[in-house]
Amino acid sequence: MTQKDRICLRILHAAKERFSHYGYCKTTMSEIAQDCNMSPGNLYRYFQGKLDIAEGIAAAHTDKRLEKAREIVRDPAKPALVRLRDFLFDELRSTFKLLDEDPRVFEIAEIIAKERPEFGNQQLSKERSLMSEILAAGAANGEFDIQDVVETAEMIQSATIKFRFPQLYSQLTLDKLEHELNGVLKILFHGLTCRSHPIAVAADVPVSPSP
Amino acid sequence: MTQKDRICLRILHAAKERFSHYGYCKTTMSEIAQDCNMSPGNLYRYFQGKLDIAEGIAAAHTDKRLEKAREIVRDPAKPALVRLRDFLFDELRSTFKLLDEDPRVFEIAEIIAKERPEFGNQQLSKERSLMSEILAAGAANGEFDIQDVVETAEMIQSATIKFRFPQLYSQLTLDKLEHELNGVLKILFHGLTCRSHPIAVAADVPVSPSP
DNA sequence: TGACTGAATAATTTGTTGATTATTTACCCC
DNA sequence: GGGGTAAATAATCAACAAATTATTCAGTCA
Repeated sequence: MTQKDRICLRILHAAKERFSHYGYCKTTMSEIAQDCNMSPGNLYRYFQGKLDIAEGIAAAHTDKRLEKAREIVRDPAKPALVRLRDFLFDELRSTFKLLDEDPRVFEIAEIIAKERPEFGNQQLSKERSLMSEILAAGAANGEFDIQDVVETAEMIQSATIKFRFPQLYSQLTLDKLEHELNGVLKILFHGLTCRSHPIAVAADVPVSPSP
Repeated sequence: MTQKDRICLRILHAAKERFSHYGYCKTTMSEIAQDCNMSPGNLYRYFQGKLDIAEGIAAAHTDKRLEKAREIVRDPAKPALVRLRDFLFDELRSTFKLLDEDPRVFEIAEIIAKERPEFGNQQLSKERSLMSEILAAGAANGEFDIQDVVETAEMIQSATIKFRFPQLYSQLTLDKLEHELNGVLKILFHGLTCRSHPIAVAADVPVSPSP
């Protein structure tokens, strides 16, 4: 970790405190700079602008979450199908909670979604690579009947996009969303599993409860 | 058709002209009233407000489109699977074109989506009933392996929500969207079809071109 | 009584001005 | 040159009056 990285982290940390205390719009670059004992202008040596700091915080958050998910999801004890489903349910629940509990987080999500549509795609791409990994494992052990793992991950993500930023795309309750995700996955997995493989029945059992 | 209905239609027609000429925000209730040879106040005897007129136009549009789709989709010559897919592709293409070609239509769509989230759900519900119809036909002739037709329609809609208001949820091109819809449906249909039924292979053939 | 008007009211938008704030730039220090 | 400052500039925001527009309502007409 270079010196520059360390300062970036300091800025991100200070900004995160401010944002989650007072909200994105209500905190000024000067305040963030003060908290880091530097001048406002100096912030621009580390971030292109205010919105990029917010992006940095968001990216760090999903990176951390995905890292944790990666551990769980690599557990070879569970069938790939179950791991994939648990992963998608976990994503739904944790983002829902995150946006639901804190209006200041929601504010940032809304602004980034509006001003930086590309950012959302980058996050989706990160998720997709984890999904591809699970799919590949499932294809290798005969659970799934898949030609192109990357393409399939793309399609599963496309079919479950509604559950990615729940409050941004619909007004549904978490219960309703979980019900729908369950139903969608039931069909998708039925379509993906090798009928001859015994794990196919797992598509019908209820999802694992959140930890 | 009652006298009242006739006047409603006249108002809708006049408003549609204005909206598509000058945009929703730029047209005033007075102008619509003038075009109908009535006073502004009188409009409120037929519609609750300006936004309700816009809703009326939108509802009429989808009703017309769904009616046409219903004819095509009831054609028993095609397998249910093909009919369902053609329907979904047609929806994607026609809404995409509609929103893409005319910024004034897009303006209305955005405003309704924001101010009247329930309206979108009503339209979805209309679409769902047509989908249920196709699914029921497919279940009856042994193409599909479905327990609950209504629930399944809900899940298919959920998995394809991204293609419903394409420009509102993503920035993708029509080509990319069509590619994704095709991929999603391939998996979904693979999950829904009876493996024993010969039509299952249709899930792999390219979608019918638009008329 | 039902269809309508037009003035009254309430909400929203527009235009303007003076802060604030984000961002850039010219410069300093080690 | 890396790391920083502080003043200059450019955007954006808040406030508030003026004007426009949406909506309501008392009252007219057939």
